Amino acid sequence: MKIDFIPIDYDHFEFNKRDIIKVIGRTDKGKRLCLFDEIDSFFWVLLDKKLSKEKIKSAIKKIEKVRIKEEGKDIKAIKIIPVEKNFLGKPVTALKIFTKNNAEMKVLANKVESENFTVRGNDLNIITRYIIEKDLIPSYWYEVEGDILTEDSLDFGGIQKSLDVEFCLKLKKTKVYDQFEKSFNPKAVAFDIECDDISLGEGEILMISLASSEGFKKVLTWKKPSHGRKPEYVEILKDEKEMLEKFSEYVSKISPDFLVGYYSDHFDFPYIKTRAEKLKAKINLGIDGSGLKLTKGKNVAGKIKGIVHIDLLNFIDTAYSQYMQSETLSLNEVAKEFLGEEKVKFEFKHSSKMEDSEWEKYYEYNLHDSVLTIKLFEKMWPDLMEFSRVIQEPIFEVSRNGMSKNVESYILHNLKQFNEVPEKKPEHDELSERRNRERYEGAFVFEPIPGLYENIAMFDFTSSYGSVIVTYNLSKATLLEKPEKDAYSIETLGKKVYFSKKPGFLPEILKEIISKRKQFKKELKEKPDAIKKARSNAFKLLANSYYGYQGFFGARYYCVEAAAASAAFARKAIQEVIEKITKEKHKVIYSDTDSIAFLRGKSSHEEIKKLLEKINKGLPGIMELELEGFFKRGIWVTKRTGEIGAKKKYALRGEDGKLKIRGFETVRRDWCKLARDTQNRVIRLVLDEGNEKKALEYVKEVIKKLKERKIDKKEILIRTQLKKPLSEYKAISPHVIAARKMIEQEIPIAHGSLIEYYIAETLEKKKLVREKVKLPEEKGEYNLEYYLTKQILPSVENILQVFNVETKNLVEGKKQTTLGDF
DNA sequence: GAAGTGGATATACC
DNA sequence: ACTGGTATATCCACTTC
Repeated sequence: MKIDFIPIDYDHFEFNKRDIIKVIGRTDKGKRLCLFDEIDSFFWVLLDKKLSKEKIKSAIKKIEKVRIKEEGKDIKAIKIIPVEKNFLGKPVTALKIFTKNNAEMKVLANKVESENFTVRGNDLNIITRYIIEKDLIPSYWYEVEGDILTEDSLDFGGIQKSLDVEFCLKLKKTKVYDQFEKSFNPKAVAFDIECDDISLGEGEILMISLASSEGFKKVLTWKKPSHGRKPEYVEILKDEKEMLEKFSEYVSKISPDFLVGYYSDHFDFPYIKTRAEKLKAKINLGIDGSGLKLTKGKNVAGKIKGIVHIDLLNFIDTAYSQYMQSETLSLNEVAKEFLGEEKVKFEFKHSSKMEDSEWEKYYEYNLHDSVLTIKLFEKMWPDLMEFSRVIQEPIFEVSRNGMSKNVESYILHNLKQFNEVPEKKPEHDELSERRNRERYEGAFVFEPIPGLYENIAMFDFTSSYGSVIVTYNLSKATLLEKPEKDAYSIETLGKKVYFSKKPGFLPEILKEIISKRKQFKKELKEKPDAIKKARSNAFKLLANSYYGYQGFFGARYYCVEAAAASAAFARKAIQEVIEKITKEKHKVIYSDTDSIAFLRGKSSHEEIKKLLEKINKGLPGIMELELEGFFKRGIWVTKRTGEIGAKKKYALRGEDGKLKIRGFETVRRDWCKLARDTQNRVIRLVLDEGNEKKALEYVKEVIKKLKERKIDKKEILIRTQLKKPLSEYKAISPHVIAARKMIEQEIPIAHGSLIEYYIAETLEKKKLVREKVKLPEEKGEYNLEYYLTKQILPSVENILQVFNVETKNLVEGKKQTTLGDF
């Protein structure tokens, strides 16, 4: 039979010692379908290209003789074929060595490697290999053809009987549809739990909420107010165990493609798993009746067979966080930014101390978290789907992997067109060697002259490093061992490095990424839609991560020379542009990595655009400069120490009215709100009027209020992230003290928490800031001197200094407010 | 015990 | 450890006088 199908989840099992891949997805009629497909297992042995036929034959013979006999197993190659392949761009004769199955392949490959053969391809994930071999890419629509596996079919040992899907198909043929022909709205359900104790499985789960894409909403609990009244969406069960089983029952009934949580890999999922095991509650959500699983390894992930568990937090981190305004990735802030909606406000207390009247609010709070999560999922679905399509890995993977892994997956899935054998993952020794390498020189940053400037234009390179890599063909495979005349070369790492001019596969792959990004960006502009936007963004992220990937120690295609040369060529390129702009009589005032700000002077927009065109004509390869924008005014300040201009710190008012603030305390979350807001106001006043008087008046007002102790406590709270376990801190800074206090008071601190505190007046004179730390709830007066001299003044003095306003006199009389005032 | 300096730490920029 | 390097700034830890 033929049917339209979209692959979502991949799994595999062994039957009769053969690997069978199960692909779970939906048909266009919304039915769940499982495809069964057999896959061959093989790895590569690389031989020298110049080897004679006899030598190749003898290598084959030698490998044929390799056998591993253990525990009744007899592992050996079942077929060996010599194939002409490329490895790192060079032709090689490769032996394709087939084994019975994946497990045997791994064992045999290791044994063959130990006999001094160069082995490759044995470290690919079996699902990745399947997708490459069979071209059945996740999240694309296919017309699939195959035989229905009837109840009594024994083709795969009758396993289809135990699968909770509409039907199973033994796959014969597939035909892919055009990516934009069909949309797909997945079934998804979000979940969230509430507990008294946040340490995994320590306490009981009080309630679980569910919210589905189809409008299903439910709170399951076994806790209730004494009067027994409850909202209609709440279902009260006998005990925790029954609640867990009910959860499983509801999810099964919904039969979703995705089970979505927020931070659920590290909390909700393992918590439910632990409690279910302890209480012997049956949670058989897997399509084969299996339970909740946690993946092994350092990064735990919750897994259910046939239902893709997604922890949205992970995906937000890799796909969005760099463009976001939110200062944390908490559900509350993220929902605010993406949905314009916040969490239900609720003050936690232990369930044993919960008043009757408070339960309803608690239920509502719990439900709303799931509602926000499902809404976020729907908002992010186009990106999840496009990431998966572009990178060609299942959504479970792309939603969890960082960009380096995603870049690598993209590369692996695109090797076929270059007939390339995949490079191996670095092993232990190699890893530590790479990690300990010396750092190479990175980007160029222009030292600005502090001041207020008018009529500024800014250019920047499109995909700067990416276009450098493509233009100069920088990669592991194109790096030349010896100097060559006709090659790209540059001085870096204390030597001259050379790269071949013959296009290498890695830069070629990147070239395609950049051109696709351009194409989709253009199409998006012409006819916007969410899918195109997502696709364009996926390519953009890939292009931007390619440089970092080549310098990342964990990369298969790691190459410091390529990474260092990328930075060196980029420095050269930007400096040449700075020279050109200067020659055109425009004063360059700032530049960082790939952008240049300069004074437009009396030149019109058109003239600046012409200048841009002129510069672009002279740029090599695919390098391209674009107009970032025109700005009315901008301010650059000195460093706090010394007279020289501070880098990475400036503020601009665009001609379009938009404010662009970089590096200032305003944008730093570890400064108190008062200092940030004051600075922000000062920047605005200065940029809008070009006049410091109002700004100065404003600062005086703030200081007056501060001295009169009229400032609200929440304005002076300082938030600092705890980035490692408390015991590992060598320097005991204020936020460490605050965290210690929290632990004393049994306030839970999650990994990576933002610690809030303020600096208070103390009875005795204390020298260190940390000795004056108090938690927000702790009674006390804010330390006037600290907030004046360490928060407010530092935040505005460099800005006012530009106008020769001395700020020292602003704090006069600060001493009157020490001990005597209390 | 004050002053100076380097280290540890957090955060931002691109 | 989960892309890279560049940069500012604070506060602690330690040395020196």
